[in-house]
Amino acid sequence: MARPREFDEHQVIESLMKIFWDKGYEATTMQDLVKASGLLKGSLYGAFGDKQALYLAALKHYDRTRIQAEIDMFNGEGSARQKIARLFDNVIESTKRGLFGGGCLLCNASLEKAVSDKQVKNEIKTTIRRLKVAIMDAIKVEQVNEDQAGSLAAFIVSAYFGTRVLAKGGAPAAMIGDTRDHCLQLLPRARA
Amino acid sequence: MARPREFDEHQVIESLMKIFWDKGYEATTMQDLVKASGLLKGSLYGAFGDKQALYLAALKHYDRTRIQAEIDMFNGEGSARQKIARLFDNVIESTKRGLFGGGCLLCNASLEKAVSDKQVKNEIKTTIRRLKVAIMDAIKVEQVNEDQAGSLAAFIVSAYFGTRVLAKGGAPAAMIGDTRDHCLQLLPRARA
DNA sequence: CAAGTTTATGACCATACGGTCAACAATACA
DNA sequence: TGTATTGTTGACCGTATGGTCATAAACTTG
Repeated sequence: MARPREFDEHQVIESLMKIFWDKGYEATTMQDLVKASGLLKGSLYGAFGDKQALYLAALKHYDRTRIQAEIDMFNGEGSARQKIARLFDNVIESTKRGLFGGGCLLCNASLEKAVSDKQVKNEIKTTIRRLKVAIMDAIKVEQVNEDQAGSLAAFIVSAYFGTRVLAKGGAPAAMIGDTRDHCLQLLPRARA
Repeated sequence: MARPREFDEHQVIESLMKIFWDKGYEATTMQDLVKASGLLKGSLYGAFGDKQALYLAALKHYDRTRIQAEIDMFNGEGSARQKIARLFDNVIESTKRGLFGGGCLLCNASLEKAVSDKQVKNEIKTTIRRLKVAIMDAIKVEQVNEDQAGSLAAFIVSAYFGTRVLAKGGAPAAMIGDTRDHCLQLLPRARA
């Protein structure tokens, strides 16, 4: 190594991610990224590559932070009911606080870039699978049948993504709560 | 009136809509629209207005055709179970056939921040409400409690939108079927 | 046919876009 | 200290973008 980097890579990617999260891929300009990261264009290209590569890095960062946080939550303490309720409550919370319009970068990427970018599509598929598995494992604890747990988890991911769309589309917040409540109805009753 | 239009407005809007549906707002260029519509830029601007106006017109057209088709289906013959199953089966079908990546223009518009133009947002909210009401009415026939029907409809819209995200994100098709099946579980059993 | 009105055409424009590069700076190592 | 290597800088580039406009064409009406 010769001259050392003058920036913190995690911090830079975090800021890039937030821009993409907020504005989407196409609407984000290199100038936006330059401004948000504090780096200059040349450094950005030198360190990460072109715009597509920046987006992919941002998406991976989203996986390793935001999605992982949900997965950790599912792997942690509590009943499956509590965990799933919390998944949806997080949507309600971020919507109330106006964070990224209540949206989710993973969903945004699915609709904007998954079709046109195979690397993005693969990243998305992997992340969805990881999330689904975490939910499934949390359900399995209370639900004997393994197939049932898998399809229930798939269903919950669907409903979760749907609330992200509704939130950003400006639908009434009550629809998210309604969705949460009906998802919980499908779980086995709490025991003990 | 003086010189008559040389194009069919419905046909032109249909072609514009398909481009936006396929590529999204930002990724669609005026040249794309010119090519798809067969009109020249000047005519497009003269007849509809700027790019945002074209998008709004496309979204309204989507509402009046694609969404209306689903609403008509819900207002038509059959049990609520059948109708809701069909809603999801349509997603599976369009995914299999590769139509617009299995996506839905209404969902795409909800997540595209750059189009956070207030008119677009209002159009989205109105359309979501219309769809929800149609589902609710179909459920009410078999479900006495009105509040219950409303929240169930909200939940089904969420799940439906979620499958649109999953489809475009390249998730396994089985997840959509799983989602459909679990939604049906929440409906009262078919009678007679 | 003449005047008036709307539509069609395509050349044109300013700008913003993603991306590059040569020069310079800061370090490691010999 | 000198050389090699990597990081930083900002000017620069070709192009594609959304949008405009003067002119010509197609009609209606008197």
